[in-house]
Amino acid sequence: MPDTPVITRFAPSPTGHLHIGGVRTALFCWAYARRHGGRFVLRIEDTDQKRSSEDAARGILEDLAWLGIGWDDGPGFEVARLSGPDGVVARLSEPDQIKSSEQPESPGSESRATYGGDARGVGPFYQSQRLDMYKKYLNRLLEAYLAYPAFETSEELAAMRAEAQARKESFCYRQRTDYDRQHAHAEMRRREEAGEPFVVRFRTPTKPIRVVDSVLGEIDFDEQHTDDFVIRKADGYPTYHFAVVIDDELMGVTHVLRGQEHLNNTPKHVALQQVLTRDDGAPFRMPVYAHMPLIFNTDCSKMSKRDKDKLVRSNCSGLRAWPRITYWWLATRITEGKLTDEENGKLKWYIDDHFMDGTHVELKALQPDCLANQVTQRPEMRVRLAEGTRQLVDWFRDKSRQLPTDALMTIARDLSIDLPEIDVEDFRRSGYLPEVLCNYLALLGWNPGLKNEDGTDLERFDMAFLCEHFSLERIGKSNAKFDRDKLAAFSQASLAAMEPDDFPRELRAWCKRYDPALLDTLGNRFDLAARAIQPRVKTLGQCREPIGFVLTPAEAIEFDPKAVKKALHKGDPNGLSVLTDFRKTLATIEPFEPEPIEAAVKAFCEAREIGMGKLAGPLRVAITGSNVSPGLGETLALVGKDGAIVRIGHCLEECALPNE
RNA sequence: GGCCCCGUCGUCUAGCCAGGUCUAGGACACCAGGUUUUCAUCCUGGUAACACGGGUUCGAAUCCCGUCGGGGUCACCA
Repeated sequence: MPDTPVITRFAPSPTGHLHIGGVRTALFCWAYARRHGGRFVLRIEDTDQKRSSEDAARGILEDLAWLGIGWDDGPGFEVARLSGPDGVVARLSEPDQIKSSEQPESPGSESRATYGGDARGVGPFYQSQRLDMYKKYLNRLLEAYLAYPAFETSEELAAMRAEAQARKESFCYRQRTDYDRQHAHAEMRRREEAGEPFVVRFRTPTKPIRVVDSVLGEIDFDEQHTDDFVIRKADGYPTYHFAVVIDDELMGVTHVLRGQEHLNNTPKHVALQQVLTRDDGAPFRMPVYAHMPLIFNTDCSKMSKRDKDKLVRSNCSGLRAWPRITYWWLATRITEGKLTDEENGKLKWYIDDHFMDGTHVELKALQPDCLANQVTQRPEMRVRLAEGTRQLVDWFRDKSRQLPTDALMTIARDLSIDLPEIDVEDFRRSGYLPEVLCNYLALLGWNPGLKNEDGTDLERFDMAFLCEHFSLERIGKSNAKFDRDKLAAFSQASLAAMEPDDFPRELRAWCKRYDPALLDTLGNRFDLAARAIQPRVKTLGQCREPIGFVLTPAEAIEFDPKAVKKALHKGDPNGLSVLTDFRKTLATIEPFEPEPIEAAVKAFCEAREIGMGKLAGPLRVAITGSNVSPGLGETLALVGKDGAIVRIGHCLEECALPNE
């Protein structure tokens, strides 16, 4: 085995953003290849013409690149890189700089890296571009009578299934006993020429198949349960089972790491490998298999892309917000040829009228075409309105439908609910660092089995460590639940441990993508704010929380009555008088930065022989309205000297003792 | 339902393959103290698990069998 280089692959189907379970698969494949000095292949399995999209494929490449999981062979992709140990691709800091190209460009400057390419000449890496290869192998199987054309319609198959179920048997397609090969091939040729559909099925050999799995051990499957599965679909594309076996062989894949949901597919793949031969006559080889446990939600449900829709949908039932949601949805679907004011008025009226009792029952009664007709005379707008309404109604009725992410996010905000993070993009938006996500995910189903010096288990590690230590032997067998609290704890520790320069840079990059308004508002106070934020957040996405007072204008500060009473009204001297006294000192602090401010506060308290708390409390209330804030120096510096004086003045007026 | 996989604290796990050192270790969460100008940190301590029943053995979390429980899969999706 040491003679053959390790080649692993990650083969996602481009039907959406990269799912968190997919990330772990990719991560393990990547780490295993790195560990053994092999190659990591990225292949796009886009044989489902209905569901695959170019956008999704690109999204997945971006997701992987952001995570720092770089591929050796695969679609070319140029990324900006920071720094990183050899062999480990560093994380992207400026995501906007990602560029992709089908053919990789020559390696750029030090700050750029190119993923993918076809150094071994085993591409292309989109299955839709490999159709001729599948066809070649398909014909060989057909000629050898290891596969045969079949002509049942999906209706007929459904009927056969129903029949089997009625007999309480599991359906298992087998070649008809009266199958006439001659006739079938003639029919196939006729259909081919006429452009009519037909499928090709594999003649599953009648012998049991043993799968050797590095994680689960030896597993025997008896042939009774493997049917004559389809290998060529009616549209001429190969099925997953067929394409995966051919591509893995042709791309030299030696190790297949994938989720346990594929375990039952493995005998099919092995059966195919056993009869297929390469151009040079060499038989297909069986790769080393390693099936990994699945990842679930804390409530045991399967982590699904539909979870976000599910949550929003369940919050929509019997909800008063429906008119607003419906109106908002329709408004955003009408991006061009906007409605006139009159039409808009009608739309609002119509929606209000139909959602009077605020229940979704009314939504179901909403007739798309009727609404469109009521609102406008313009044909193109009628179409848009009707389509928009139909989409929303369909989404609500059909649990398998998904709304666009922007729509989901807006509705969720409207309803004050938090969307669960499912896709890589969700975690990125929430402000998790890619290496933290990878660290946590690596621990779900794998464990280095090492101890720290203090005797605790080694759990926190980086990508370089993973590349050095990852092994198949230490992959667990049982499914795991995704624990968001633990991820958050890892994230918080990681952010807190960042170098003083790194955190602002990382936060800035995040803001640039997800909260540019914050960047504008903070202006040159950004670094100062970052300093206050760093030790107080679990994720970058929480960055507004610790500095909320900065984002609120002085006159809009609401004073917490409890805090006012405790910090300003009680005690002798009371907070108000200490505050009045300190205001004069405040004006003299120069420069108005955290350290001098802290020093001035300290000196002030010592001079008057009062505890720090006697001044800190009142100051916090004055500046923030509450008794919770970042460090005093930072808090004051963030609002500026003038701002601080204004706020103290404002506070003194608003919070004067009632009996004075 | 058939087939397949799995079963250690609430969660992720170490220990299992090469039975004794396991009155089962760690992490996250939780609880209680302590440090700190509030918060967040940080420190100390605590609650908490071998699914159940049989075997094998001097001895079982570890090996075997059964029961129960959980999951996956049964597509012209991957």
